[in-house]
Amino acid sequence: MNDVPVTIKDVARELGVAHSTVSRAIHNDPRISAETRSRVLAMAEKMGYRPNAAARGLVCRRMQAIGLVIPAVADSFFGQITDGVDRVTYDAGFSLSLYVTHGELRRELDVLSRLSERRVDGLILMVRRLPRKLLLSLAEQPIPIVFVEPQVVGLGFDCVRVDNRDGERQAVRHLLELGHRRIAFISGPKDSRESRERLAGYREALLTAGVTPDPQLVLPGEYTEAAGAAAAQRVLEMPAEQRPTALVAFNDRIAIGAMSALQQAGLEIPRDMSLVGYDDILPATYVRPQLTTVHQPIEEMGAAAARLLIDRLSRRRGPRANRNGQEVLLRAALVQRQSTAPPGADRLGGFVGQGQGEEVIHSIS
Amino acid sequence: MNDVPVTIKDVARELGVAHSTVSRAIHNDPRISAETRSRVLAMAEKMGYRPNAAARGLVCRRMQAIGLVIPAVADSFFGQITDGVDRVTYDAGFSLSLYVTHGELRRELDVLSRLSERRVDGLILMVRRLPRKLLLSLAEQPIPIVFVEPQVVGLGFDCVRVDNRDGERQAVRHLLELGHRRIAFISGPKDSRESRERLAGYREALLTAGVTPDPQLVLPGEYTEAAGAAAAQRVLEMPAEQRPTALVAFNDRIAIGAMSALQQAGLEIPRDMSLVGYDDILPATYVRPQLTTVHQPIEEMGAAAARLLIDRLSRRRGPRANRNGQEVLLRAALVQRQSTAPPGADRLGGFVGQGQGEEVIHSIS
DNA sequence: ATGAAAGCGCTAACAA
DNA sequence: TTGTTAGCGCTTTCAT
Repeated sequence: MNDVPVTIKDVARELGVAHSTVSRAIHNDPRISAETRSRVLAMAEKMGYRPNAAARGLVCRRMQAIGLVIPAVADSFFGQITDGVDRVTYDAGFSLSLYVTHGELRRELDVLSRLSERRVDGLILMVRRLPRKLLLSLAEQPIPIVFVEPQVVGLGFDCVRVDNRDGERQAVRHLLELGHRRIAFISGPKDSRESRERLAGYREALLTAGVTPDPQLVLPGEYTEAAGAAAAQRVLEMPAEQRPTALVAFNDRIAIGAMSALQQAGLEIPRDMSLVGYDDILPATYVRPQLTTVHQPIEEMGAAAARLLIDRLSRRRGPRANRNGQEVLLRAALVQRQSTAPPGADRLGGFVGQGQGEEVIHSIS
Repeated sequence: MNDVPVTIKDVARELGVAHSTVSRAIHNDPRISAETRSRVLAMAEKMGYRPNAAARGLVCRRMQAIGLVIPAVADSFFGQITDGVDRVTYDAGFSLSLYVTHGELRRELDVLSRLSERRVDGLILMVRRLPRKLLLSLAEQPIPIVFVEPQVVGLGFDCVRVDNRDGERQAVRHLLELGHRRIAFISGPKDSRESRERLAGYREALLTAGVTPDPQLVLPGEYTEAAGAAAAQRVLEMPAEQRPTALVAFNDRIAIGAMSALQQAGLEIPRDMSLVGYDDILPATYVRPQLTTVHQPIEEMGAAAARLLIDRLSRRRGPRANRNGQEVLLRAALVQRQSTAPPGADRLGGFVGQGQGEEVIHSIS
């Protein structure tokens, strides 16, 4: 194989034409004669010519690459997001750069400061929480940025969101319909917008059903199984009359951790405690009982973000790259599996410990 | 914020120096005076100068980027590999491009053909099976390629491998020690080198223990839970006297699928069937009973590959980039959890259905 | 210690 | 329809 890469000039020389002719032929410039074009293309093919991305990027000011900024990859949720992004970017001929932040602000800032190295033409951003000030300066960037699940509503960025409030409402309604009244919420980090939205949905569903939310039943959490286990521990320590009969968790990892801890303590799920997750990550069906959870279209979230970005790249560039953003709003939907049942019942079909609730609640679509 | 990025020339003009001076100051060229250097650095900082990656890449012929070619991301195993790669590449100041192949040869070829676009300085490659011919041509490439888990021993590439044979041997030995004699192997794709190596370990362990391997007990598989479920189905259809008392699976996903199917059919694990996985992916502890499996240092595999690549990038370049490769060999180790027990016993401590085996087997370190 | 100038591989404006 | 030329932003000789 050739050692040194073939350039446009090599092809031109071989053919006795100007290198600009080769460039034009490659770009299907309409002014080039059909015959020349095919001669050029054939020779380029024969010599194994491939365009040099750096050179192209330098003059065109775009690298045909997009960046994905994400807290983790070895996490099913983010892995699926990445898959969705990749699918769309690959089909559109972009290459994909990965920036894993591990949720650290330092890393996030680092990525953003590298923005002007222009390695990528646009960014898909999943960050925990950026200082407002930074956010505003980001809006001025000439390169488009798409947020996934954001704190950025109203700032002009493109973004894709899922209706968290509605999703959690569905989860809680389901439990209410099963007859639960004491339902605890294991939250995510308090500074997370998603968590606040889901908490709002939880409270709303309770209030609608005439149940007064008990602040004691809102447990602090994080994103991990360990946080779920810790929260479960706290639940187990509650006096019997205070103890909830059902738990809704900010996400599946928390729910899975809680399930594990609860089972360890000898409880049987769902008989002794109902459990609802959020996300519907792949492992949600691994656990026993399989986790009832709120399904998010995870891959589609990534794909939608990528589409938004590529779409914008093909039109608006420069100073107004982050104005008048579109918002894609996706819906979440409850998936009933095996981790919920009426209080005291073995499975959904089992005996019902309490009545069906004081009032009719919307049926879940 | 500034609309158009600041260049080296802007900084130079502002300072009334030549742009080459700025370049030198930035690169800590020893010939530059300490004073000039600090003035330049300060001004660059003040103006928000960031080097343009494309321009640099064009003249230096390297992009400070490496590519990771991987079958999937939303798969715990590959996600962890990616994490390991990212950790090392990030620390070394490289950016990471992701190429997800979904195990399709088309995609793999596509990536390789883009090699000469020089977007990346080197490649970490995880592929199912490349035609020998292509492999050899790859070896001639001027850019270094590191294989993870390869079919490439002896071809000169850098590569990182795990001792599959030994790993599977440990798994089977464990089952033999528990008293199992009829042990089935659910394989991966037959053209996979890993699968063949693990199969060899399986047979070796059996033979060492004086058990004749039964070809009937080698079940075809794939990488997925579905394949595991299908294999389990086949096992369930076997007449009682032929049916194995334990299953070792090519990987955890298969084992998890099999566990699920077996439980669905009313078997209790490990009482009615012992189960051993391979990989020790995160979800291995999600299932009940928790999966006994062969732990691979997954993240470290990725990290080691990245180190190998970056190491090579800092020395050998050009035509001999893929000669005299180093091989990093990592070890796997059995992790006993809850999915294995003596035949007929509830847990490891339970009663033993059969004697402890005809001969002493190495203890497992 | 610094400036001037060439050139990396490519696209695009300007000529012809 | 094609050739010539001028950069893109940077590093790196070669002068000075």
